[in-house]
Amino acid sequence: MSANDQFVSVLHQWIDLLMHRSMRRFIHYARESGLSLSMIGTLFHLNRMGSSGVTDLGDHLGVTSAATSQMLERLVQQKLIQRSEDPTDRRVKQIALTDKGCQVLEEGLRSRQTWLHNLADILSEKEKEQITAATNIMIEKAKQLG
Amino acid sequence: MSANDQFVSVLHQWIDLLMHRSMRRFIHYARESGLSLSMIGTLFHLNRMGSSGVTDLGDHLGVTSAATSQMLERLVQQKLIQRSEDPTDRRVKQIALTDKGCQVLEEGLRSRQTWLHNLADILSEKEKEQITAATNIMIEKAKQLG
DNA sequence: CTAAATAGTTAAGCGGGCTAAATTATATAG
DNA sequence: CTATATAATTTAGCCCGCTTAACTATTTAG
Repeated sequence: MSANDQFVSVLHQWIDLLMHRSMRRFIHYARESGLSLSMIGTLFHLNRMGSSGVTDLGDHLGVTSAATSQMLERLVQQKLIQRSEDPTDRRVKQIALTDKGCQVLEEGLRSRQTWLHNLADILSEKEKEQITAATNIMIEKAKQLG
Repeated sequence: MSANDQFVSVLHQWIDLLMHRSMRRFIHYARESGLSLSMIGTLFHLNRMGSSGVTDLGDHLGVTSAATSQMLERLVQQKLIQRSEDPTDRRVKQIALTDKGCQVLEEGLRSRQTWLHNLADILSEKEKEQITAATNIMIEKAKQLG
């Protein structure tokens, strides 16, 4: 097994483990909140990219503007997002997360945080330093991949 | 910032990055395949846990057996799973992935693999070793957390 | 053997989420 | 100014996924 293959294999295992932990929680969370895949994708996108137009969001999801508009209307009703007119082009509506929308996303991350703290507690100081250093390298390089 | 907080923060960043990469792909993949959240959850569960009964799968998703039964019927029609009678209790149906079902899951993982190889290519041998060692520690300790 | 419990399916009904097509409002090209 | 293009919404219609309730088949308790 080449050094690359070994690297990929180990990372794969780690990501599987993370995904398995995240996926069930994620699916449950979505169901309880009454959020669809599209809604979740939209909230994540807004959190990451900032406010966006309706068509942009639809393209990102791969659905029509009509579908997007309807889905956004439901998110507005749930007070998770807000619409406002783009002053530079009054045809476009700027969609942004409300405070409540941000909170909902943060809650989704909280149990991960708990888990990470539990993990930190059973690692030695030396191990934590080693992992932090290695992870920083990956973050740096991953950003280069765009 | 304590050593723990720094560790958690860096890992958080890394997981965010992974999740962002995975989530969009995942949502697109699901939409293209016509798979719902429940179907995906079921396929993952079967892949990880092996064949299961209808009620088990429903409990896992948090929906009724009726809903599960209908959803499974659609997965059977797509030839992603198969039903068979449990010989020890003929009331229960054993649900298992078909070969096609396994393939579908593997395809979902393939683009991640590609990305990891790209990442490997821009890391030095020393860095790869460092990351592999650190990740192995996390995998080991994470398993202890159950 | 009978009664109750359990596993799964089926049917009816409700609402979600998608599309295509029509509509409204605004911006841009000639 | 007029014609065309673009951004978003509304409407009608379809299918999906969920629930409850009724039903079938099988197992278990007494």
